[in-house]
Amino acid sequence: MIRQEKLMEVLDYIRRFNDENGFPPTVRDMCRDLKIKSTATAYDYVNRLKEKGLLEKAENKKRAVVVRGNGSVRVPLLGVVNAGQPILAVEQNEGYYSIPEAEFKGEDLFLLRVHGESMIEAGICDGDKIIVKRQQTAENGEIVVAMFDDGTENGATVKRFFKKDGKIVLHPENSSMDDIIPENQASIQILGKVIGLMRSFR
Amino acid sequence: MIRQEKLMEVLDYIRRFNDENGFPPTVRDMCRDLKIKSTATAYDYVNRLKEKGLLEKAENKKRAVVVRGNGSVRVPLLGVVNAGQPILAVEQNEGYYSIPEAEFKGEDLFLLRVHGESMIEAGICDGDKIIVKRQQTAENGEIVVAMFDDGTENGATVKRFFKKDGKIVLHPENSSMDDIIPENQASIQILGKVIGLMRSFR
DNA sequence: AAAAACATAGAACAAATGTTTGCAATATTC
DNA sequence: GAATATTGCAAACATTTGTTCTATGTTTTT
Repeated sequence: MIRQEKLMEVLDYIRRFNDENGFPPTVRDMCRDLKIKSTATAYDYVNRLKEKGLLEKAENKKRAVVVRGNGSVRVPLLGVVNAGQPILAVEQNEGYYSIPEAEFKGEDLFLLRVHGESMIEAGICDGDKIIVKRQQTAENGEIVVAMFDDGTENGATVKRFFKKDGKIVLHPENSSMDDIIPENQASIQILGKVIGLMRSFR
Repeated sequence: MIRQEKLMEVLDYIRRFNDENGFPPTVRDMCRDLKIKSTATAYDYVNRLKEKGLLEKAENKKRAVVVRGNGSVRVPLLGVVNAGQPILAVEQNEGYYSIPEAEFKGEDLFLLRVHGESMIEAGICDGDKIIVKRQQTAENGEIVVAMFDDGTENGATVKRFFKKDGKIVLHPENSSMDDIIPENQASIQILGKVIGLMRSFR
């Protein structure tokens, strides 16, 4: 079973090559860099890795090997939440970010930059980028991004979601702030559930 | 300047193709999906994008176009910090994660899973993964990962770094905990500076 | 030790794909 | 509107690169 190590070395090489170059290696690249003497050997390695399900490979295509899950998913940053004007049109995003897919496997995700201190006690700080899974409903206790229209108080906010006495309560995790129970309950719209966050100390 | 749009469409296509398939498209892929009638045309587009510096391309290589900066950097998760046994050998990592390079451009980065509540008031919670830039020194007020050996109290911790009266002070951001001023100052070793974090609510 | 299974090499082949060339269509300039 | 430049097309060509074949060495099994 010593050969197993060689296989893993190849797998790792493919991953690294892809990271560094932006495209996958050819069998000849592997030969050169891994001191393999024959393209047939490298070809064999790749096929064995494929059989083990450790990578995908399209037959007959050039440079078409891909290590399963390169580990990231691209997600759009849609805007700022909990301040003045909230989310803009979907297409006017501020760019895409890559986040680790291992953690965030949802289908329809987006990012929002948080403004304000209303969730500070849940560890969500001003400037954080929250990862939101788009959905229209929420369970009790989940942190959500919600929109409502209550005269002056309107826009999108991040709050913990509760349903109390048939009414939706948006609870800030900040002991100096009060729960929000929108008058116009019908106007409340859940945009999604917060499933993660990223922060950059700078 | 209407053609500019077509170019951008191609650029976007290449990006998307790469994201979806894990490897770049060929000129023929572009023709099929973008309704371009000739490979020479697609070839032209790619070269023009290259001249504008919007993508890189290796001559004569197959599928060797790459849109500058796919937006992510791979970083190893090295272990757990601030609990029992801390960081293991570098090679025994728990896998790699992709983080957005736009935010975290440092050279030598790694991740650590945080255990404990000692930095809760800085918004760093139990279970968070912190992004650490490897360096041996620190400035006053920076959050660092440090190791020291003080008899019973030893291991790696995340703390805010201060230097007071010539002594290094490791300050927990938790009002119920006291500053740590290791007796054996010589044993203090800065492993890196915390430059970001990721959290997954699950 | 022979047999069988496996791993690797070297070379040749075939398919995929980048590149060039010449021409037609379209837009731009004068 | 003619001249000129730009853009796009089709087909041929050239290179890269996946794949196959056969031989040889190496390990495992009988």
